[in-house]
Amino acid sequence: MSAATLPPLPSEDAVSTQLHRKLRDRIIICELAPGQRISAAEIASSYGLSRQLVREAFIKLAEENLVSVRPQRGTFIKRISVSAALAARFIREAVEADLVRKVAEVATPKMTASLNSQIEQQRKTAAASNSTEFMRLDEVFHKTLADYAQAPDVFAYLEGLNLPVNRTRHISAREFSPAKLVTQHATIVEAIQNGDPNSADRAMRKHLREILKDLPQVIATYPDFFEHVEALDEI
Amino acid sequence: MSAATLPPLPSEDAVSTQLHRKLRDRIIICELAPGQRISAAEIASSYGLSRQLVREAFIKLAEENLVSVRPQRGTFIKRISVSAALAARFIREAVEADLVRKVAEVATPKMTASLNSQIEQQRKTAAASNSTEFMRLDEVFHKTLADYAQAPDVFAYLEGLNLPVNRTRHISAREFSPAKLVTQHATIVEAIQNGDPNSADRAMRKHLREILKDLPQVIATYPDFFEHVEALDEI
DNA sequence: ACTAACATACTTGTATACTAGTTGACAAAT
DNA sequence: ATTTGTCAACTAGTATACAAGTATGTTAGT
Repeated sequence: MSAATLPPLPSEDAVSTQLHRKLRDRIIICELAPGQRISAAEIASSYGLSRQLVREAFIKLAEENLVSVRPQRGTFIKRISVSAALAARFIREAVEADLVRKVAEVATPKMTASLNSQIEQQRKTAAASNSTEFMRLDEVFHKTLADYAQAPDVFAYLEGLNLPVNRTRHISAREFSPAKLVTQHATIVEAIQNGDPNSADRAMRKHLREILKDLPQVIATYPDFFEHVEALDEI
Repeated sequence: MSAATLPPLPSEDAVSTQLHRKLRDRIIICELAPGQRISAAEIASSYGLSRQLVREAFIKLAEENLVSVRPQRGTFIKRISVSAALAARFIREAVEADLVRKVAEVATPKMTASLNSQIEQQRKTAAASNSTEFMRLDEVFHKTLADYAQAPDVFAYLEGLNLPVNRTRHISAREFSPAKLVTQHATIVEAIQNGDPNSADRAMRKHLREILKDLPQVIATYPDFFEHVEALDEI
């Protein structure tokens, strides 16, 4: 028949899926603010799509706990749950401690060499104050450890878990000091190199406990972005 | 208009949500077999609903990795991912070991009394060979530990994680021997009672490693229910 | 000025129609 | 017998229409 209009690339995702990703990113970087109401109709017209597509994207977002759809009321960007962030940190600490412990047991010289070269790169990036690139390197580092522990799927799980943590990260304009994190990474690698699981475990836990260190300050500055907070002293 | 048909209870969840839960349960108990193709139109007519509702339920199932929606082809029940099950077990072990360690540090006599009474109940249920009730008690036990560790949200996360594990459990007709599990629970509680985090940690890990013990046998019996398996020896 | 009833403009939930692509069967041509 | 083309019956993706509940602003009545 007519090849007049370009055939839509068949490999592309459904529009509804693309929209979901787009909205999720806007939520994570807090362009769509926690607590804010978002209108399906409005988004539909702004993107030039039907409301049904927006609705389906909303369903996916709701499944990720990023929005709350309230029938006949509206759809709202969920405030960040402090307890969810704390739970995520707890889980991540337990899991990554076990991962790095395993790595320390099986590490080969090739692995430690690769880790050390990553550290070197991190040091350079930290010195250059390139914080977004550093965040990427940080993620690569932790993923590498999961791979070396022969548990790549575990890392995939942890990623989904990190949503609330990442949201707070994007709120706090000031970036955590990368230099300190590099030092901590180096300590972890050193323990791995020595084949010392206990030290690696300890170092990883200490490292991960830094993640939410500036959370109280962020909450104080943007209280409306967070769910009702009970016990802040646990952080 | 017509109030001929029963008015849907207004306080109830949206139909789409109810359908999602129903279908999820049918998938978990493998009434809908892995690999099987399910037709949205067929389900819609069998439940007397519109296809759109089924579609939205499918979206939620896809988000949980229980089905795979392939445009213009069909929707299929996902085969069980062995690596996902292994990752889930790894995470659960790491997390629950930390949880029980914390419990051992803060446990009060009231807590240990409650745990011991649970053990007693488990013993009775195991003796009566009431396996479904036992599975419920088992879940309560682990949830109680999370509560005592002041980390209820952590348990909620673990539940979602357990989907692939639970599916294999429902396949294996033969139930794991509950008596052994009760003994292991008792060992854990004993360590808590003694305020011995290290023993509690060890006992919990040993306990959780039993979970997937019959997985190789299940895979051998129902190979079509699982994704391509590479290394079974890791189990 | 204040309250209460009501009209209106929202919101999401649901059903249906339509589009476009895949699959498989079957017939025709080689 | 094998290949090729066509067609019919699916599939999911998308758009639109309607239903039903909620919030809000306005107006009538006191």
